[in-house]
Amino acid sequence: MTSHLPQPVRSDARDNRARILDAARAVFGEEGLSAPMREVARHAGVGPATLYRHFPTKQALFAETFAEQRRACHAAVRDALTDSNPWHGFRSLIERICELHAHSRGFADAFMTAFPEAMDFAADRERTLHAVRELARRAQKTGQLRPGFVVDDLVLMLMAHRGLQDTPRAARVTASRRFAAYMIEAFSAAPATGAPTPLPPAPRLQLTHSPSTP
Amino acid sequence: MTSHLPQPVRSDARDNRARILDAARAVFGEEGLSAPMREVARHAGVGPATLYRHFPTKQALFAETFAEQRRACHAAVRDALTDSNPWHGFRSLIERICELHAHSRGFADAFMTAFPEAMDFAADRERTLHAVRELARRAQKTGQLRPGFVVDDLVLMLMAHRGLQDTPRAARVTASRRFAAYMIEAFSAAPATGAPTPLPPAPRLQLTHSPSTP
DNA sequence: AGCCAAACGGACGGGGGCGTCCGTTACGGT
DNA sequence: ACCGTAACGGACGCCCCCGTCCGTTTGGCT
Repeated sequence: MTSHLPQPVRSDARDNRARILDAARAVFGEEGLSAPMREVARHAGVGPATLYRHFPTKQALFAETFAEQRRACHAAVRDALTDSNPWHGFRSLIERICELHAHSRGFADAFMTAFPEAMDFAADRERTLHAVRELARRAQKTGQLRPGFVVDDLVLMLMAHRGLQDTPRAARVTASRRFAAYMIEAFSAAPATGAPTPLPPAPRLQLTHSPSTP
Repeated sequence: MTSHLPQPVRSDARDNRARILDAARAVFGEEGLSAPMREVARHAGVGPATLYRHFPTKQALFAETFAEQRRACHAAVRDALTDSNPWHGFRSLIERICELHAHSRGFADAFMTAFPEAMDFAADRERTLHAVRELARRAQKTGQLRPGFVVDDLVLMLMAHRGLQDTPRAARVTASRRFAAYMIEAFSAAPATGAPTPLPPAPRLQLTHSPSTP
């Protein structure tokens, strides 16, 4: 175990690093991972070189930028597993993950994308999926989660959820909530006979402008 | 009405135009709209200039490339409207559109993206949405489509469906079918009490490699 | 106050994609 | 067979973006 002696870090460096991370969260959260590094640098009030000194590559910046959201995801899974009602835990998990993905546009991409190896997302993912598998098993036992469900279905829906992210922020979270509600409806074994579950408000969606129009 | 006298079109030009469209369908279908024009040109065995002479801009090429799929979509809507069972028509519509979107990777983007104005997608869209609204009204009257449903929900799901397209072709159509099934499940008012609807096979999804890794 | 190293940032090189120019090719009508 | 013209395609300019280099600034310790 390497004991880091508190190598004197210059204050401006530490400040800039923090400002860069804030800027990255804002920019990538609003414009997605395709936002130029220069935009982050401008937003942080530093030069490109400074940005690259702190984070040698764009992916390195991604990893640090979304560390917090990753922790939030872990927490959501943990909470879902410890919920005394598995089906309620399962539903809450879906809602929380969708909310997280909807609030920063880049995070869903970072989360659902297998990066070359920079991040240890892979390991993460394996453990997480295992946990969800267990949760699903329990929720199926109560008869509330439909029997045909497999964890890949959640992955499927989360990948689909990414399709909502090319949408203005305001509509995005509303759309995301409605999508989550439909997802839960689709996964549930048998909606209350007669009265269907009420849904959150429907978003007024407008089409994307524009995927390849420089 | 301008009567086009059959301006003598040289045979090689007509051949090349056809080859370019075939190439465009193949390339954009497999790699998405972000595929370089040069790739289409190479695949068609022509130079870039020839491509641009036939289609002055990338969007113009899009418009022609997906004309056939657009007609297929119109046909699907028409069929759905004339189905004697509105709910069956509605479900078939969803399945057919998803199938179309899954089979060529670029089409979904072209379909769900509001292009600056090149295509008359906007008009299309308005008429189509109106038709679907009517269909939904009928399906709700039979009590099989859930009361809360609004057409924007279909748009929502179709936008989400785009998220599945960064997936290898084989998995893509399987994933798409399963997604369509879940969508229908979510939209249906009350699945057969007791026995949930069986689903198509679940795809084995692998994560995307990679959105911004040149 | 003075010094030194760490940190900064403007400018640069490399790569890729879109759309265009102009010299060359080859179709097709005579 | 010939010739005019439409069509072709390699090469070019332009722009955007990633990542790097080097001269300059500035924090912090003595």
